[in-house]
Amino acid sequence: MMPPELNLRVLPRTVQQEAVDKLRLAIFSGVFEPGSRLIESNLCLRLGISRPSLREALRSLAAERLIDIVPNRGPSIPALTWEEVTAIYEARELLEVEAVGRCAERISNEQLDALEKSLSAFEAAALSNDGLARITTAADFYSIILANCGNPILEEIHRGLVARISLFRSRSMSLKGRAMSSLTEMREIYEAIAAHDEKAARKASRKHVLKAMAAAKKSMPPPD
Amino acid sequence: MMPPELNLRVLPRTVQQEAVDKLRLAIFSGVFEPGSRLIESNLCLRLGISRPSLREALRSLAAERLIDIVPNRGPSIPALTWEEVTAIYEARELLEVEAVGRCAERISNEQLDALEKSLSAFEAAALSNDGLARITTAADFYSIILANCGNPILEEIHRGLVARISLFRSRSMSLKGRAMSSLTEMREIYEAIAAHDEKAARKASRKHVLKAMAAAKKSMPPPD
DNA sequence: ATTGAAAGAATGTCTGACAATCGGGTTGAC
DNA sequence: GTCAACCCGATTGTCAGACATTCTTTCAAT
Repeated sequence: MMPPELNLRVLPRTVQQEAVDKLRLAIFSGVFEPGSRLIESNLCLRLGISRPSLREALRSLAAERLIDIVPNRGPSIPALTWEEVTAIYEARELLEVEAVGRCAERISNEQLDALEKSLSAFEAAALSNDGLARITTAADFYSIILANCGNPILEEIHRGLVARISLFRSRSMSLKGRAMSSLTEMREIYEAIAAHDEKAARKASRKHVLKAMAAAKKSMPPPD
Repeated sequence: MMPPELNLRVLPRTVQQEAVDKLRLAIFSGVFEPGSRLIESNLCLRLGISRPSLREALRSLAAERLIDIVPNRGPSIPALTWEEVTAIYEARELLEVEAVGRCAERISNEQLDALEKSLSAFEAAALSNDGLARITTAADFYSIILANCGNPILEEIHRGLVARISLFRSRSMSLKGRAMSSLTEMREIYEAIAAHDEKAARKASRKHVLKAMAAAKKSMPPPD
């Protein structure tokens, strides 16, 4: 039998959505220089879509805060300041610690297995030199935690925050040293969750986010 | 002299932005039935703008989660379920408690005065029968707190969350009883902040959000 | 060097059009 | 009468093209 709450609707992918996804991915991977302007006509050509469709996609990204749009000057990649990055990491800490704590209390054995697997995958990526794999496997790890915290809103907000600092994350994750520290910290989180020890899980999670913030800031221009 | 960090840029208001603001306001005030579809051609006529501009505005609202857009079926007002409302209030609690706690530690005397004034304004609204005034004055109160928590990201996320449950808030705030309880709870928060007592402020804030959630849920269909 | 004007580039906005899709109602078969 | 298939109007997805407005840059003049 089929669980009735399962959503079976297949969402047709529109041109506009494809454009949002592709642009998001491009921004993540640092195709555009922070602070640089995005020219509509260029993007239309590169994406092979019309200007109205592109502009709809840009409005979506602007609402996600992945690009800035200034009237009469058009869209640009935000150049995050030291203060903004700090604020984002602080918010991420608040949400992620809470999610990890909740997750420790309620995760199923099945999902725990999946979490362990994703940790192994990250370990493999950390040992290799595949920077992209490190990012994606780490994202899987968080994703499982956030999906099991019992609150989809926390998950949604967390995803948005991590997206906005993805550039700094990929920079620091490209350093093998940082990847290995991350691995240790994430294993600590996993152990605490597996033991259903909420307090330890929160503590490990807080430590992890703070270290990630410190690592990210090393790749930033100093705050004057 | 002029403080150099002050942003003097005047943002020209575009048709698209006007549309977003007007639609947001309309959604807040319950002009559209939850679950009802929004027909593009209708909205174009009512707003007096073209379809491309409207569609850009709709994409913005969709990214804010104020409307749903299903491909080939267009935009509609989300009909929030019991679970979603719970999740939003839980997230709001997490953020608001943190913001209130931080605010208690760092607010300036000047801003404290402003906070007191906004509390008085809410008191007047609570005693009157002006439901709209209750919402706006209460929003001012939170806004001052969130603006003084030292983290603009928390402010931004909180605003988004409150927007999504504005319908339920306006329903419960239209009840004089709920407005008077809110007043008591908010006064408690204010007193704790004025005393720079972070712990008491957090406690009062948590109580306030939990009571608001309970009040909101009374105006909802039961969770099956 | 500062100011001012002019040219070029890019955005904001609209009109109009057409194909694809969805929802509902009608028809027809059993 | 029930159920299925079918068809049609309504609505959305997408594009092309156009034009006024605004920004940026260049260049000349004071």
